[in-house]
Amino acid sequence: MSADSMQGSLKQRGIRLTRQRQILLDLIDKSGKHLDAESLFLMAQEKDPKLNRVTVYRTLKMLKQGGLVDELDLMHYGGDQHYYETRMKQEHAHVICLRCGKVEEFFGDPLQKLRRQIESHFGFQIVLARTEIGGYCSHCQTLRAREVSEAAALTEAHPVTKRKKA
Amino acid sequence: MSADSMQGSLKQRGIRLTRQRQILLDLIDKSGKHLDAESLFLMAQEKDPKLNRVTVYRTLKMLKQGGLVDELDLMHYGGDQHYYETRMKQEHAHVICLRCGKVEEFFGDPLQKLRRQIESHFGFQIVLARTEIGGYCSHCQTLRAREVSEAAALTEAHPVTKRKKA
DNA sequence: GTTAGTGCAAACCTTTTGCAGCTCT
DNA sequence: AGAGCTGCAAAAGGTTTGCACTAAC
Repeated sequence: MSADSMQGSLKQRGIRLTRQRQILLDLIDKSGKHLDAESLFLMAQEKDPKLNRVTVYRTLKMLKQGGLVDELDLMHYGGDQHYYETRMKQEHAHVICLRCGKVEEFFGDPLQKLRRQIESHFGFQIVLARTEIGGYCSHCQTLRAREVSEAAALTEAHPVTKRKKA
Repeated sequence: MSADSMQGSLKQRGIRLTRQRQILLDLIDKSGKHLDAESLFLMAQEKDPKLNRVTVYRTLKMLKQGGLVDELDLMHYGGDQHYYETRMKQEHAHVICLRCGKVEEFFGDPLQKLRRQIESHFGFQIVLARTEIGGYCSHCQTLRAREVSEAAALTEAHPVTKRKKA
């Protein structure tokens, strides 16, 4: 969904297109996916230093409620914040490497089958679906094996930074 | 996984079975699934009023890292806390009603297929997988339709409680 | 001119951390 | 005895709220 079609969608619902929202919509649209609120805020602040963090949260909430963006957790890689991506037509799973943080997207019939089965099995009306898979990407598997054996060799494992951002 | 086999698993790793942990393991095991830290804490406090919230968090973290429990978000129904369930042999999706909060579990081949496809497609080594689906259960679908039309009739929609616990 | 939206500060919820003292083995 | 665990207090991370002011329509 483009920034333009987002704007249209909002206008129809009588939601005002403020300068701040235009900046945010623009960034969400053109930046790659999987932004968290803080990153979006930092990027937005470069365009408008007065733009407040709270406005970012309020805008994301509005877009989420309006179904224009999806909210992800990405297995809480790097903290408990949420990530956002503009809603796509096609449902997809997020596959995240727990070592390097790379996120892959997987489209494919198992997801559609799952959806249909759940709808018919429970008579359930699906609004949101989220599949997140954590593990090690092909590149990190070998590196990780080495790390683990090194860690075992030491008396004490070296602690891993968990919440802090770079 | 029973509280007994959990205890065995911990003992093997040289982890001490303190009174507090026995209480928590017991509660996690026998109570239904999908407990959050605060509920577990409240239940534990009835058995030992001195038991601290922090101990609950530390225990859950340890069990999660040891692969004895799985952590869920349940689409952030009722807040941003996490929910825990004892790990099952069979992968399953969680289907949560956004109106009444009921959680159903879905087992079925699409999940296994998805897993296999992702492993082979990306050469990915899966450690954790989570599928959460939000929507309306068969019972709530009709009730919800009524609520929505009522809300539309009013000048202002009645706010929905979000974070607070009862 | 209305009404919705913004910024600011302060609150909030959930979770983690530092440290002194206690307890399991 | 000694490592590991607990409780307490305090902090942190992420997000929301109240309110006076501003800006979009």
